Amino acid sequence: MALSHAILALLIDNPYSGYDLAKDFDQSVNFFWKATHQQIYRELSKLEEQALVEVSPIAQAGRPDKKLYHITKAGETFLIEWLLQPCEVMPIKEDLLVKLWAAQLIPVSKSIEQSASVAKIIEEFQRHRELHQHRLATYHQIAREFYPDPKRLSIAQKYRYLVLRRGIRYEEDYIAWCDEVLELFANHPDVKGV
Amino acid sequence: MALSHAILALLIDNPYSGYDLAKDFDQSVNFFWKATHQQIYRELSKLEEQALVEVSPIAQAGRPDKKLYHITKAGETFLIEWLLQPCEVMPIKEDLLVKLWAAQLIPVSKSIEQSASVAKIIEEFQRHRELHQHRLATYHQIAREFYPDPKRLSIAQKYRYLVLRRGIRYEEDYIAWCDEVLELFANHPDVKGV
DNA sequence: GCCTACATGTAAACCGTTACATGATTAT
DNA sequence: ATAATCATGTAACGGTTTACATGTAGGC
Repeated sequence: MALSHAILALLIDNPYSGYDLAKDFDQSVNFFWKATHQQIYRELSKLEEQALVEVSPIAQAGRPDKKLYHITKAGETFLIEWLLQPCEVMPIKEDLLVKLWAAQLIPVSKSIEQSASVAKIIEEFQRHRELHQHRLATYHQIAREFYPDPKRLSIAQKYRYLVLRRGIRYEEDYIAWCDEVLELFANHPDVKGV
Repeated sequence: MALSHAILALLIDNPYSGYDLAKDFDQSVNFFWKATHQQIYRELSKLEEQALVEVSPIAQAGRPDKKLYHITKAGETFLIEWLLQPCEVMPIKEDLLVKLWAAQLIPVSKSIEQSASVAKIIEEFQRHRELHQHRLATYHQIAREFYPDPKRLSIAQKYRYLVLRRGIRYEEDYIAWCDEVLELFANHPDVKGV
């Protein structure tokens, strides 16, 4: 149950609407958290009840009102207390790895349908490689824009930069692993010519 | 909803009891899935209803009966169909990254209490580095035991080896990132001497 | 005319976690 | 004696996902 903390962490610098939080979790900070808009709206209501955030409604011409959420002093205290507590290692749940584990069910032979199955697996790895490359490109762009000179950062900026570094490293490593897998499919004698 | 697929994937080679599945998800294949024993028991019942697995009860002296689950032909078909479908990139939810993102709330100064807070964060990163190193050691041991000669593997073994490779790469990369973070704390002028 | 973006929400279904429950065996 | 391991399960709660729901503005 750390969605509340992830939301509060984003609110440290700027007030956010639920909508904007959903966008950021989906695009710019997806290297550390993920949440749907419904989760976010519910969580914001709870945080408001607990006085960890405050709302200022912003009227907008021809649009629904925007509710801008600010973190409160109590919210900051709550966050600091949490971040001094130990936490667990994140569990991994990777569909793609389950697929590779089970891939031996696909017989490798010369018949067309079966070759088509292997081809589908290869395509899936190529597709995931591209998805990760796309993410990596986004992170590199954020790095260029916000941290052009990583050696000259204040400690506060450095923290954020290191979070982004984790995203960059993760995607680079994932891509390199996809290449290991694709190399197998390209070179293994049993699959050759599929 | 891929717990069912992860269970079926493990059942490809050997029949398992719920208890044994829980142990494997917790220890030997935690680089691709995680589940509690309650989840597993519920999921096995569902899979049995759908005839994707079958049970053979094994009487044991002085112990509750063991229920050994086997995958059925229908189960294999179900798995193959699933693994030919495209899947999403796994969402990342990392408490440790949220903490680092919010770490700027901890003031860096000379007072004892505040230095203690920074020290707690450093300890947390050291602790996580150790946890990941421990996992890495486990994976290396599995590699030595099951894949002593990675160049001479059948294609089926190679799939499994590449899944393990992902676990190894992930932990190595995570440890290297922890080192980047710890280096900051060791060298940054604002934190020096804490 | 249709799709996307903006902006918020409800309801239901499903998944995951924690607590409770049982009962024998083996190790300390 | 006490705790850990083996082995399975129920019940309740909480978190997550998906579908449904509404309504404006702007681009193609």
